[in-house]
Amino acid sequence: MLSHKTKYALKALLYLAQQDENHISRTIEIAEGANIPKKFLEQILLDLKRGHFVGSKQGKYGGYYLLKDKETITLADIHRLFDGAIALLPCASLNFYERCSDCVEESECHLRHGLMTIRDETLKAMQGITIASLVKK
Amino acid sequence: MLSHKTKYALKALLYLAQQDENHISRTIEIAEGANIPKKFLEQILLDLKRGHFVGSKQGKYGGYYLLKDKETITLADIHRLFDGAIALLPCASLNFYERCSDCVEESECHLRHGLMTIRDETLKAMQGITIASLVKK
DNA sequence: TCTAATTCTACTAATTTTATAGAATTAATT
DNA sequence: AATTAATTCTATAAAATTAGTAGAATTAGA
Repeated sequence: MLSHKTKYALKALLYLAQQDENHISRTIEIAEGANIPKKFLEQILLDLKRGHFVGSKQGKYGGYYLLKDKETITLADIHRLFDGAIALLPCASLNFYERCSDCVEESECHLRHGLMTIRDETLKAMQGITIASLVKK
Repeated sequence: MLSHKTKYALKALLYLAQQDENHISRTIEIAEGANIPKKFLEQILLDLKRGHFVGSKQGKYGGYYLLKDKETITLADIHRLFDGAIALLPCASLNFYERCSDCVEESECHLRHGLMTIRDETLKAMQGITIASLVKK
């Protein structure tokens, strides 16, 4: 399941993607438009900025805007930024690999193989969903 | 991601599936064989029993055994029993549907549609992984 | 200099997860 | 009937994560 943070991030990106080119959106505007707690959204937008998905302009008349092309921002990207691994266990993850503490011999783990299959399928599906594709629906 | 509970449940089922037909496994035997904390495993086995995946025999020489055919127990089933919805948000779930509290008009939610696509793909993949298919690997 | 925005650091409250403890119950064997 | 060894049940606790808040610092346009 997605955390609220990831859901809010997606809703914020969706909001930004629907604005006119060159429009700068204030946090309060996004918060009200997408129904997200304002202070929580501040943190989320900062994280999106650090991830180079949005840009910001400081000071009066400042705010946020999409930095990356909305066709290239995928659900997988945002999931990884906020909720981490796509895989169902760290040992089956590409980007967040970690060994299971209860694992005796990883190469012989029956579970891991199955979970890597799931990861490949889920990843493919999640990479197919972009901010642009969501807006179009 | 799977919780430890779900991971342990899968490992326990895998252990049971690899025993001889008619063999009854004690909790301690499964715990040591699959490297799972014994007291935690007790609860998990009870949940699996309530879900009709395993059967139990009480008293001396009692223990647990697979009740359902290992070909019919899927990753999706076990995920739902312990971690709940397969979908990434409750509003996109088949079995755990719930409306988002921050949602204004669900039928117009851009995000929901995309997440239902992901759910269908992931579910299909997870239903393809059975305890039997994992053992074979 | 005033105003209104982002940015940063720290904190808190609630929830969920991961267990553990110990008594009650069950049933096979002696 | 007593003993033994297992499941079952209820309650609790500790740790981690999530969700959200507070408030000061910084930035920049008017």
